[in-house]
Formats: sequence, structure tokens, C-alpha cells
Amino acid sequence: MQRIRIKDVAREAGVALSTAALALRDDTKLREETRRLVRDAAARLGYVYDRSAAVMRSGKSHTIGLIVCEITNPFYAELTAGVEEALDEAGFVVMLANTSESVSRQRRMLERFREQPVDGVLIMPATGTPPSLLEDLERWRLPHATVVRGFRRGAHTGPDNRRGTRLATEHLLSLGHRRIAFLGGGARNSVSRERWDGYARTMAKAGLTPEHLLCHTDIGEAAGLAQSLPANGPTALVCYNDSVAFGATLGLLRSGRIPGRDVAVTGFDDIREAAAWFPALTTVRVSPRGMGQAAARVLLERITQPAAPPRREILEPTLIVRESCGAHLRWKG
Amino acid sequence: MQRIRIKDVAREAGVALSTAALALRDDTKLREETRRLVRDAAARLGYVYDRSAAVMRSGKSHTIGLIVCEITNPFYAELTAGVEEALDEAGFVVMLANTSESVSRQRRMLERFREQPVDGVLIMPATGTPPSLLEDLERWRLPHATVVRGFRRGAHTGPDNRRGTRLATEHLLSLGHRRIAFLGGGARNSVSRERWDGYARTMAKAGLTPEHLLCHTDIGEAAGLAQSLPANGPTALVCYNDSVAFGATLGLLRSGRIPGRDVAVTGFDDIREAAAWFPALTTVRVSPRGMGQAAARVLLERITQPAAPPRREILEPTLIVRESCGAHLRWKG
DNA sequence: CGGCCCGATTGGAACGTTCCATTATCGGCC
DNA sequence: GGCCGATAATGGAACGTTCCAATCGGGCCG
Repeated sequence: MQRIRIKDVAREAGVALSTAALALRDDTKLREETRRLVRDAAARLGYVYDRSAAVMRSGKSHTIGLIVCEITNPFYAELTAGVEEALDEAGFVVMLANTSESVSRQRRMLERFREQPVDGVLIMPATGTPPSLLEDLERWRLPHATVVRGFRRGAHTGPDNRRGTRLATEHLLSLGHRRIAFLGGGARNSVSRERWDGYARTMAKAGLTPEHLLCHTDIGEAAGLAQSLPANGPTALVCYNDSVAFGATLGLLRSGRIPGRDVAVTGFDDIREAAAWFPALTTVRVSPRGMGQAAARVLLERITQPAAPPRREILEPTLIVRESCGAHLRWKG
Repeated sequence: MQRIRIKDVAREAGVALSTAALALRDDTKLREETRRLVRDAAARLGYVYDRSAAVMRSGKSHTIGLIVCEITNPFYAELTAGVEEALDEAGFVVMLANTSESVSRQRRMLERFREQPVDGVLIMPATGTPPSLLEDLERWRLPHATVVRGFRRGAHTGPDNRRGTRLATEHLLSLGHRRIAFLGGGARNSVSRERWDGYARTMAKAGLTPEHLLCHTDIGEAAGLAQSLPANGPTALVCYNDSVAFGATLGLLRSGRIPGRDVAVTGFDDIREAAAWFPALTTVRVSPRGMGQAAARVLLERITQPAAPPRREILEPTLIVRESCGAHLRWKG
């Protein structure tokens, strides 16, 4: 009992090989009756479509390569889920590569995807990725798009990071804070730069000096920094993202301070855990899942219309006011 | 300027097609000199290996399908990272499918993977998956293995869940707790059953009655349950996993109780955030990343030796005592 | 009645590798 | 000098689809 091919189905149904192939694709060039005939024969024999042959002949694999900079980061995990969801709907499958922020691993995986039958790649560039990567992809004629982190050129989907931290900073200013520090974002990538920038500009416009408390996107590290914050230090923290904000609140708790009451904290991303947090996290919502879906659509557009100019989709973030900024305490007195 | 094939490289190097093919695979049947000749020619022309043809001819894709029940769950995200890491090392690529605990979506993806050129599938079965799935996979002759959640038969890698909750429960008993409840694990899958079982048996052996506070694996839901816990309720909570434990501590904080001091809490999994938590989470470590790597190896073994009996690898969990169980307070007085 | 067009079906090449059997070359040995 | 084995290289079929051009009937029109 060996594998059944279209040839066998054709013989069983009493039609030519190409007719059977057409029927199995449900091509309307064939009479409905013929199609049913073939379908039945296929079902009887237990025929299973062999994509590898189709891929080789047609050159389309209906597969895309997804390069994730750090899948254990809840934000990127959620984004990945969105990408996968949208691509599945379009009949595409995701090949996953987690680079763990390693530029060399990213390079290796991209070279593999070039050989692999992949119709395009969606990239969240590892921190420190040289912009020349984009040129390579273009030279390779590999359809591509970036998400969250991006370059000046090329198809891209991401949040308006400057606007996001501006909203958070303005909110804290409106609550009366003056010593507001920026926590996290020590990485050299576009997101770090833009988020810092939105905060710094807003501070400058208010006539205040920005202050950068550098740390990586790591709960433990952020917690340590917040814990050792002096009592006469900043009264509010604009955090690089939710994970850093979580760390900040934990650090404050450790040092006996209640986040929201003693020091205001804001996040960025609004990952799932943010609403359930203690205190519930005031944050800038960008909807990672929605962004993943949008990015998938942008890439699919590149694949189906390679000649069209690459689309750049900047999503507007919104400020979600909860408890960690202390706004709710103003009403309670 | 069209795509370069082996044929072109062969002509450039002045050798036969099959010689060039052999050389590009660095086959030792060829003189080193010939291999170099071909390699140089390939480099000169910018030859790119076309895997789709190789896959079709050889029947091996060096690709596996990974079915994740919920990738936004940090535990599974970490596990996915481990799988990807180990497979990459073996020269395999991961096709990702996130089922979001939907049995029908899982079915659909598996059927797709059957057509897709995939050498095997690694599955974290969605809650409610019928055991007949295993029979289907066997009938399809698709090499497979389960991780974390599994069935009675078949290749499997997972933690000793019973032992895990037993360790946690025994620890709480040794700290003097008597009213210990089990929180979470409302899902109908093997993990839920086993973790509950390990707790319940240990309680019974100590002559105490087990108590089940049911909720899904959701921080918000767990927080709500813990928050509304009466003052004369359980003094300790054995949680289904770390996420539920996080929820529990947040809920306790909300109701003005300090987890660890007022109510002891233990988790399960030891995900990354557990150590940084406030209070640092006492939990059962299973090392999701290591488990992912182990599972990948088990599946690869199935693929390379289909005739061998499927391996079942049960990993021993260890109790990591931190602060949330209150053990550290015993010394401080 | 013959030619034409249209829808339905067919035949066969092509995709770019891998795999297997075969040939060529050469040195050593009886 | 012919035979053998080993090493190095070659030739060509095969994998299972898709794609394109060709064929086949039958109805319609002039």
C-alpha cells in the first residue's frame, strides 16, 4: 500500500491525469459532474495532496518566514499569534525563527529562508541589525516587511511610538508631576529611540529636563533600578514598555512604596497582563495582535503586488488610564 | 538575469550536472579539488540552493510542524523557543500553528501539515482533544510526539505533574499549613488532572480534605477569586501554574493581604517572571525551554527511527523556595 | 453542408533536485 | 599484457504536481 497520486485518482475515475488535477483544484473549466466523479474517486482511494510537488512546479509555497526577535517576550508572542491568525486566514503557513536578538542568527535564518520555498519574510529586526539587510533582501528579490521595529524604507507596520510616550508624559504632567524619568529602552533600535524621543520632546516643551534611567527589557533589572530609586528621586516613571513597568512596580513594592500612590508608573503596549496587574497598569495601547494582523496583510500585499510601492502603516496608540499613574486617587482624595 | 541552477554552475565549472550537485553537497566521493572548483563557480554565479526541488525528490523536508495550544501563554512561548532552538541545531525549521485551544483549528492545521512537506509534528494538544487523534496520526504515518499534555501512548515529553504538586503541598504542610486549597486547573486535560491529583493525594495522606477553587488559566480570573477569598478561608494556595499564582498574589494584594505573610502561594512552571515577582514566587521548576529541547529530540528520534518504540521522557520537577510561600519569614521571626 | 467557435478534456513538457547505475581512468598484481 | 578493484566522474530517470498547447465534439451560422 503505497502513496496515492493524482495519476491513480485519474485512473480510478476514468479520466486523464490533467483532468483529475483540474478537478481536485475544483476548476470551473470542468463540468460539475466530472469534478464530483474525481472527488469521489479521490475520497475512495484516500488521496492526499502533495504540496511539495506543487511548490516546486508553481514556485509558490504559500508559506512565509517569520523572524521574531524574542518570542518569550509576551508582546512579541501576542504579535506572533496575530500574524499567524491573519496568514492562516489567507491560506498561508508560518515558518518560525526566533533570533533571541542575535543578528548572526537572524542572518542565518534569512539565508535559509531564501533557499526554503518561502513566498516572503516578515521581520522584527534584532537589535543592532544593519540597514544593509534591507538591500540584501531587495537584491535577493525576497518580498519582505518589517513590524514594530523598522527601517527608513520598505514595507512596515508599527505603532506611532513618539505619540505614545508623548501621551503618557502629557498625562503625568497634567497630574502635576514635574520630576518624570524615562525607564528602560537601553537597546539601539528604532523603537527605543522613538519612545525616548516622544518623552524627551514633551518634557522639553514643558520646560523640564528629561532623565534617562537605562536598563534592558527585563523585569528583574527594571525592578532593581526602581527599588534603589532615592526618596527624593523622580515622582513618576514613563516606562519603555509594560514589562519594564511591571518590573518598576515590583521594585517599588520591594522598597516599601506603593506604585500609583508614591510613584506614578506608565507602561507601553498594553499586553494582556496589564489590566490585571496590581496596581492596574496605566499604559499606551498598541494592540500587538492587531498589529500582527495588519503586518501580515502588508506583507501579503507585497507578495501579490511586488511592483506596487511598499506600504507603511503607522497605528495610532491610545492612552489607557488605570491605577498605576495614580489618577484614580485624585477623586478619592 | 534569471535564477541560477545547478546546471548553470556545472557548465561554468566545466563538469557534469550530477558532479556539480555532488560537489555542492560537499560529498567526499569527489576530489577536494573538484569540489572547490564547483564551489567557486557557484559563488561566482550567485547560485542559491532550491530546497523545494530537493524536498520533492528526496521526500525529506527537514521541517516539522509545531502545534501550540496557546502561544501567548509565557510557558508555552518559552517552550516553543526551546523547540525551535534544538530543531535549528539539527538543521530543521519549524512550521508554527497556534490553535488557541481550538480542537477544530488543531484538526485543520494537522490536515494541512499532512499535505505540507513536513517530516513530523510536535503537538501540545488543545484541551478537549480526543485520543483518536493519535490513531489518525498513526494511520497517516506522520511521525509525531506530544509535549506537556499527552496521551497514554505515543512519544511524549512532559513533567511529572503529580510529583510537582506533591512537592509544593508537602512544603506547605511542613510550614504548618492545614487549610490548603488548589487554585486553577479547570481545563479537561491531562496536566490539569495530574496536578490536582498530586495535590489531592498528598492532602488525603495527611488526613486533610482537598479543596478545589476552579478557574481558567487567566491572571484576571485568578485574581478575582483570590481577592474574594474569605478571611477564614484557606491559609495557603497551591496554584495550577505560575500565571494563576501571579493572579492569586495580585488578588490578595487588592484585598489588602500580603501574599507570603497572610496567605502562602505556590506556582508551577517557574517561568521567567517568577523570580522577579513580588513576592518572589515559590514554585515548581520544570524548565519549559529544556522541555522544548527534549521534546524536539524525541520527535527527531521518531523521524530518523520510525521502527523504534516511541520514547516517553518524564522530567523531574524541583521545588524552588522563594518568598511567596512565607518560608523566609520563619527566620526573620 | 462546411467551417467556426466554444466548452470540456487531454497529452506532455517542465520545474530543479536526488538517486542509481554506468563509465572512465589509473595503479597494482598475477 | 590483461585483469581487477578502487576512485572519480557522468548520464539519465524519477519525484508529483502545474501549465500550456492541442484535441475533441457538438451546436450554430452563413
